[in-house]
Amino acid sequence: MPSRVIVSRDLADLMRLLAHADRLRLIEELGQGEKTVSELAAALALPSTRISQHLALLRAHRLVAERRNGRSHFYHLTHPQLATWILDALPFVDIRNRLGEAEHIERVRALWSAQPPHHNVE
Amino acid sequence: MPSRVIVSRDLADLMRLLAHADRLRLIEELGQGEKTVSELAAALALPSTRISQHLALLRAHRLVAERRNGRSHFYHLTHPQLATWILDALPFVDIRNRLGEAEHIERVRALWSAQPPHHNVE
DNA sequence: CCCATAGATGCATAATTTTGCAGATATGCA
DNA sequence: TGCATATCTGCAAAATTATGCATCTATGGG
Repeated sequence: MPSRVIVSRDLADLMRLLAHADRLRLIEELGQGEKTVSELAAALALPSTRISQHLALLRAHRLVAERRNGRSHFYHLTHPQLATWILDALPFVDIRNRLGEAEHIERVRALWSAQPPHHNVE
Repeated sequence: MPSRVIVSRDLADLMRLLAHADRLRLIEELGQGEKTVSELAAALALPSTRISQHLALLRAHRLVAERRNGRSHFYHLTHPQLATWILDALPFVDIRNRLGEAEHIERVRALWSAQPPHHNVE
């Protein structure tokens, strides 16, 4: 089984992991630093069970790692560059029915990188 | 519906499109230039119907575009950088049960970028 | 006009994922 | 010890995707 095929499988696995809006938001959230499950649940406005399930997936593929302290589980990206690499894909998203492309990308990038004051900025 | 959510959806759509080994190989193949459906089918050793189906998907999301000449349909990436952006993800793939990480990544990158002599290199 | 070649499409079936919910665990505190 | 908090896991139902196959379209040649 040729190596290119193998590699493409690995990459596809990674992409599949990222092919979910919640998980992407999770990763971008973690791009700003360590966070607990409940902080993430609050930030994304999702049930913490769901967050937990997503994190389990990401953890299984070593995209995030856990650090426990008391009853809180702090999560962080194992490769912090992952968050920025993802944003680098913005030029490739299909922007039909969207405003000015370049400006749009800038706006979005700013949106993500901005430390959300509390998380009412969404 | 907050914009971050929207963007993460767009990005997730993109990732979902890339979350398939065949499509990734297709994109890397096209990263080397325009190719027809049958060339791609031969290179990936897959039925051309399947190639066609994948291309239809990629086309629908404007990742590739078509140019027809006679009965051949030539495909190319609308954003050639896409191919290299994908390879930039190699450091993030889960390499448990693999050899030396850094060297491995280099080897793989070389493998992809090498113009396959005929396509028996696979 | 007829045939062969190159691709595209439609569909039903099979394979994967996602989601919600109902328990498990584990930790800190009274 | 008993209880509440924080999180994890297992599972079945619902939603998405992928695949194979049959069919259809377009182009070029004779």
